[in-house]
Amino acid sequence: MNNWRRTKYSREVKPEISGEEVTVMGWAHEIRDLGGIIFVLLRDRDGIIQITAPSKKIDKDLFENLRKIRKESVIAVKGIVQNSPKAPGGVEVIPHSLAVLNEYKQPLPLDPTEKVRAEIDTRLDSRFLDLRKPAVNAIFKIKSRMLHSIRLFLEENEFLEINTPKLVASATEGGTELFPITYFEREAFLGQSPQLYKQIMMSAGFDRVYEIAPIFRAEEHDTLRHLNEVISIDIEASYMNHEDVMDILEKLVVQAIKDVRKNCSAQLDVLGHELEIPATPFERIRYEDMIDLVNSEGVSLDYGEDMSRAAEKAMGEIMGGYYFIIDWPSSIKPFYVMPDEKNPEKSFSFDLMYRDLEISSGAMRVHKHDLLVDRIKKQGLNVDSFEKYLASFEYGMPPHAGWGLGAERFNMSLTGVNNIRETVLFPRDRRRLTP
RNA sequence: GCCCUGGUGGUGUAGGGGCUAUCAUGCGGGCCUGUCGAGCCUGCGACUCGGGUUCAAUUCCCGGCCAGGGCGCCA
Repeated sequence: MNNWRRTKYSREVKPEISGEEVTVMGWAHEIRDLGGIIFVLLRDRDGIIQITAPSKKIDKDLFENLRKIRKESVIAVKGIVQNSPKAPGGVEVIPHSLAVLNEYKQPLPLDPTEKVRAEIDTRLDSRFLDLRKPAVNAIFKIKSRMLHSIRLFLEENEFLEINTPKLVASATEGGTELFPITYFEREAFLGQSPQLYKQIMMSAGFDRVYEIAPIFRAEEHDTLRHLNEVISIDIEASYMNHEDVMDILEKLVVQAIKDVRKNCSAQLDVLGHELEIPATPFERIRYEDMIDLVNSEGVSLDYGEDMSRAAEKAMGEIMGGYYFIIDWPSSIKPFYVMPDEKNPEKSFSFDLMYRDLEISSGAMRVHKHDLLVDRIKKQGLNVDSFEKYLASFEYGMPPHAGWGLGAERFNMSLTGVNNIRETVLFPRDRRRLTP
């Protein structure tokens, strides 16, 4: 780097520092050679700054070297900041020295200036280049802010961050398929959810915990909203019921939206996404009313069934925005979900929806050991394999509740993208395991 | 896993039983002192794989692989 160090990011080169010498570093986004004047657009993490080289004002060798720069080479430029009404943003850099730090190999596997769009498959194969595009990396700047905001919110509300194992012994929770792996001389699995560990932490006296970590599901789904590895934002809290944790979830969602709006307006602009702050409280639709609503739209769904895709779409049309579906039948919820004592057919459970997309589900949990054993049996699961989990319920387990929020699905609602693959740097789906 | 659609230069596309396979972008060369999707001239670069039908297949048929969309699965 010739002992050069960056002195300014592109976004810091503003008219106020006109006349100052700066060193900028980044990629050659575009080169426009007009013969007697050359414009090089230098792109770094946050934006683009124009390097303007009029032949009469700069050294002849430098001019020739600027002419030879090729797209996506890594360059460093030293020069003087100059205001100009003709320059993008009203400011440009007149170079006096150039270092080409690394050259490019041609042809590029896709076009980072997006003059020709590429398909998602092509883009993911060359993700490093794809991510250089402002409209792509904006999604991840928003995701970063979203996660930061969520951590701040949970810490402010006395939640402790925990880490639970992702290597687990058995496929005991039921429901989803797990990825089997080899654990020395035994078989093990990649964790589908931190659920049982979060609950054990309630017995351990941590009172309020959260975890933001990957979960793995070996389903062969092939849709715009499923992946085999995603980030789950999970909480569990003692001495709370389902309504208490719904309130927390609702506040967290609104705070994250406000925070992204405030701190990521440039990224939202690049994405062309208008992010509205939803009114609270979110509407609560009872499961049985959801059935009626969906039926009235001509979509058949019987009581006791989980939502079909058609039902989700119908609800998305009717409701828009964020809303809860509450009071799910106990029969289609996991064993650890608390039945309503007055009517055990129903449960103290909820899903948070954004239009037609389920982004979170949660519930008050069963904290009574015998009821839990009963529910495990009723769901056809093997009680013995829950021995270590169940033990934590026999020595003073407080009542508790919690939820899991899909980080990528929430991010989809913040950015307006319609393919979950867009929201993961290196997504893992049915076919893709690289890069 | 099922259904539908597709696979043509690096990228994104048009087309089509035999002809120099279209266009944009890109890349190479040339011109150009205010570009900002720069412009103009010029050159380079492609029919997914296997089998079948046919005098002839990139084109039609079958299968594989891969992709896009939809559904299912997804406590």
